Amino acid sequence: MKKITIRDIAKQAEVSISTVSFVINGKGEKMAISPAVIKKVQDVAQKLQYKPSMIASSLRTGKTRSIGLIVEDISNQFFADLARVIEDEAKNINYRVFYCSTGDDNERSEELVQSLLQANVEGFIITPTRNLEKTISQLLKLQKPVVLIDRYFANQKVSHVVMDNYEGSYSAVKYLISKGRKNIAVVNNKSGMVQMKLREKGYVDALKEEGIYNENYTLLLDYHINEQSRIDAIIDFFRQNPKIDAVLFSANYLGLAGLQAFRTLEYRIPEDISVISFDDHDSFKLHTPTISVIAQPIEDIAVKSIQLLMSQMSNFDDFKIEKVLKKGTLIIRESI
Amino acid sequence: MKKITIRDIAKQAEVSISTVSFVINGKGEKMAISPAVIKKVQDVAQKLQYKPSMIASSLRTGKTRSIGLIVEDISNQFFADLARVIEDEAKNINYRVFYCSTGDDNERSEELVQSLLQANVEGFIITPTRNLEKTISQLLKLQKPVVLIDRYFANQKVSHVVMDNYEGSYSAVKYLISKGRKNIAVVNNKSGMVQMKLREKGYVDALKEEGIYNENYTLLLDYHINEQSRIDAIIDFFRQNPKIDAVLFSANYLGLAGLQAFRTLEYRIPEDISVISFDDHDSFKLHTPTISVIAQPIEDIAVKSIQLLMSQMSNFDDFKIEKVLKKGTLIIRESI
DNA sequence: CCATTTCACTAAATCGTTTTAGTAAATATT
DNA sequence: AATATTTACTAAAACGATTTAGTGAAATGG
Repeated sequence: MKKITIRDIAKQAEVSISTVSFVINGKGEKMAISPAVIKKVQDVAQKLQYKPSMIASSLRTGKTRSIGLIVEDISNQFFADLARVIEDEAKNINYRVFYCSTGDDNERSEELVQSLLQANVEGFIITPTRNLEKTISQLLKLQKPVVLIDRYFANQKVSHVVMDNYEGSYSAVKYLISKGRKNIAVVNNKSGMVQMKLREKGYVDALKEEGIYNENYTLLLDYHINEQSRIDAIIDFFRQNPKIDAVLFSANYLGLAGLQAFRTLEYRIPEDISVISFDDHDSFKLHTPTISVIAQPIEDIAVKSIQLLMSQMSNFDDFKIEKVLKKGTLIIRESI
Repeated sequence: MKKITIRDIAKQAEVSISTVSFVINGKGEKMAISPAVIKKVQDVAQKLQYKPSMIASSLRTGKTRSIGLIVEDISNQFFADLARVIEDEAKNINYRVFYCSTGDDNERSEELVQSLLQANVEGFIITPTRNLEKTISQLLKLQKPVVLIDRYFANQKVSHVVMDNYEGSYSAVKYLISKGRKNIAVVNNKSGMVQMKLREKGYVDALKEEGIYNENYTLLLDYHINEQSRIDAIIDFFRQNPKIDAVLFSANYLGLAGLQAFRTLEYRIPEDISVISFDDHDSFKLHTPTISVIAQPIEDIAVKSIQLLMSQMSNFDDFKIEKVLKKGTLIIRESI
């Protein structure tokens, strides 16, 4: 049951391997191969169930028809959904996606980039960690197409597509205010990356406009602590600030921890506290009560980022850097 | 910034490319290359930041140091967790994992197998769809190592590692009975695959032993209907069987749909109905009340399946087929 | 001191494609 | 009819590694 190659077809069809290659790649016409020969080659290929070796072809052409997708955590539903859509989009244009998670670890991120580089992927879609800026510059120097998603570096000239985080939290907070809430808190992580900063800024600005911003109502948590520590920290925070009557969680895993904290605290939602979280999640739909969210435009982000990547791949020297903001969707459920 | 190859090193170090290859692959010693030359080659490689092309090396050796992982749905938390552990295990032995989802679609599964075959993966870990038996036989005929997980074909000689589904549902149902429940239902899917059959059989046997099995208390749903249809079907079923006082869901997505149904039905858990589901999930921990589950031994399954795969890869002609059953864990929460 | 081994390397074939530069025969041009 | 062009292919050189079969020099043996 040996592997059958282009050579076997050439022999059986009694033509040269060049001819076979042209036919297989649909260049038969262009190379003026006669219809009869084209047919014969195709038939033989069919009969022998020929599958081209993409390894050999990659070696020759330098193309792998694959892209690398580096996300923060593939087991987080937001990234899983994103990956799924990106993979589907890629398949449409006959590309394969290699995905992997950084776990927000910078060293691991660099390793992943190196390993994808070694696998010769043709482009990168990355949710960068805080210190990945130089690594990304390196990729650009190597002429590798890169698109950042979810976050970016303000001073780096790289295409990116992210949600309009500022607008998302600004309008969420405004909505809370419109419902009569006055003591609105935010729970964020400490990463300091731009997307998190913007979520915070939207929150702050919305409150300042109404003159009800209170700087004690911000809780910043470390990304790398475990879930129980997160819950404990949130419990502490709310115990110390009993007047808070609404809260915005800046990421789904923060919201999930928050809900567990409220259970311990025996807060009733929305009577005691209104809740809204970034990123939709099965649990938010299922929770009693259901939780309002600012849902990311996952499909839009996926489609646009593949599109930007492709435009770079087809013409690296002369594509325009695009910085794309996609609006999120405020989904109001029972928690407000 | 061109790619640097083994040739460049050979030139700089003033040795042949064979010598470089031996040194790079740690065969310098064995090939009687002098320490001085070894050092020189290594230094040059280091200086030029040489990264071997795995494509060229794959072409020559036929090895890719990669395995294919085909799951049902990577966005299902169970499979996502499984994939994560498998990837970590693989990385430990310097293998790379390509993962993809079948969506329980047989045609897609076959395509995926072909595409992984074409990518020359060295082994397969697969959660097969119903009709994948011949495809898998083909893989074996091609001398490709295969391990099935989560389910398998009773009559096929392939290694597999699955949870002890029978025991899982048997003991879950016994537990429900011990808590005084008498009208216990099961919600399963129609796939008819062995793992689902066993879950049902454990349920049936446990009830028959007590003489309280009622064949009307089984609801079978199609995998491919959307979530709302699932919820509606469950609502219908419980409306028609108002005496049911406990239910076993055979998969996490069924449990999730069930919980939404109960919300519509305004059933109180566990007062009106006790609930237990296969496969743990964030939402089950977070639900009010928290939901009891039969948790799969994800880590065990992942580790064992990689191990079986490796044993096949290192010696395809003389490995033993192993059929491994791993016990699940009954996690009792508030829903009973 | 010549034959044999060992030592320290190297040449060249190979993996399966793609693609450029030909080539011989058929056709068109003048 | 002689030359130019077109048609329908093919030969052979890459791509970047691995590995087998050498090779010339030094070491050893008798």
